Amino acid sequence: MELKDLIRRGPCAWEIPMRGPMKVPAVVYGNEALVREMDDKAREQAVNVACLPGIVRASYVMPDGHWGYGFPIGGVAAFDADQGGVVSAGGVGFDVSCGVRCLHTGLRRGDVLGVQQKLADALFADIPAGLGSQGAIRLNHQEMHDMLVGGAKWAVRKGWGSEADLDRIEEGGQMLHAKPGFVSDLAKTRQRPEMGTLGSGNHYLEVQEVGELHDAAIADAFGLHGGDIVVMIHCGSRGLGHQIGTDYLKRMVEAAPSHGLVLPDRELACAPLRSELGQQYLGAMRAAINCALANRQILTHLVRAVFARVLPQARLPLLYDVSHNTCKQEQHVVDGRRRELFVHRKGATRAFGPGHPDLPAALRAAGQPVLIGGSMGTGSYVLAGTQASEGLAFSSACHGAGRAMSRHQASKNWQGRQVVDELARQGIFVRSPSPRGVAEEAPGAYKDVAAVVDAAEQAGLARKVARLRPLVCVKG
DNA sequence: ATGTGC
Repeated sequence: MELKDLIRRGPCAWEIPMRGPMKVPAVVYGNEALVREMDDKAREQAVNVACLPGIVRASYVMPDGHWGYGFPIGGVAAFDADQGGVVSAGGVGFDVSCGVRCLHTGLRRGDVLGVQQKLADALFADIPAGLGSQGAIRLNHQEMHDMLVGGAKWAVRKGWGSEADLDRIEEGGQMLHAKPGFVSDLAKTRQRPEMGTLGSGNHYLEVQEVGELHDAAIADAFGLHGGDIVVMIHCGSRGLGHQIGTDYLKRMVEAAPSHGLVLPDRELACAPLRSELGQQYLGAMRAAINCALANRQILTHLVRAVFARVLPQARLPLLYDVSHNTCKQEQHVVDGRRRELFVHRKGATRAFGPGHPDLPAALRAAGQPVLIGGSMGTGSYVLAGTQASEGLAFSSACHGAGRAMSRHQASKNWQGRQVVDELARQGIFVRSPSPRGVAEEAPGAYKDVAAVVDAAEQAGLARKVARLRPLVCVKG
């Protein structure tokens, strides 16, 4: 986007002022280079979001923002039900509750370097990955219902993980007010064989080494030290979330006239929070959040089983699990008044600051771990939420590097095999069922994650804690 | 993201 069309509000904050039908301004976070590189479509989409009824304060774009379906990826928007606010299926995204989980291992770099290939092969053998991948678990009707209501709590009850895990998951591992009755039979049928699977696209499971520490005190509070080995899992609600997105998008488009909504873009389909359809979507979306939490919990169990065989001295407690595609009811202070808002984060990570009551006691003083999944070769980051983020973006930060080019372009620029070989030379062992998928996810197809998190920190959205370097990657 | 789609 053109910088001259934006008003600079800080070193990493840019405002698109209110114009025409906009109800609030749009605010884009990023340094000059990142904002200049952002697609004009992302700008147009942030402006469209700013036109929706009941939007509060501003439509935000995170530093890794880019063009998405309806809302930009990296978009944050909060709505007030009392002011005609809406909920949007495109504002959550198709991969409902896609998110990142980080596990400690108790291992050090030296424990893993000799067995990297063995570990890569074992993880690849036991973690179902790729498009249409199926797991060993088949849920019957009652189990599907219980999973959609219980989330990771249900998974732990079934033996996949421990009670201690739940404290380190958003919502204690269970999203309340989920309504499986508003999830279509097709969505449930699609999900039946997909529990405990990674999926495809940018989803992955990595064994990583803690590299540079940016804030040693917070890193210590998070239990991270240079040379520690961690496992990062990035995936979501698979076919179920996708089908819910598809189902409700269609229904929201059809119902828009009856709700008196004139949509600037069909992809922005939404429904008033105070409507039957809006409430049904919220119930279904919360069920999809539980599906994603249960899925990451089962994957955690599979990972622990692999480590028990390959590196039996490892112990894998959960550091944190956070989603970056959700709409959540939260209280935020706006103009000095505490208000109940519905915050859409699409490709944006919740980032509660120090002292927030929803954080686990052991992490509360340090702030929420904000887990940033980078691309395969470039590494990932752990950030911490700040107090300032609430006023800047309803306690949100970036979620990853963000694509720099389309999948199509990337698949023309690279071959999967080449990418795997090049990364192996750098000591990063990739296993994937899809060479084409690897090409589409080539490190060069992404923006520089370091620049993204630097901008997030400079904007005040979160604080850098540690950089993580990949050693093993199972790619969907 | 996704049994890549009307």
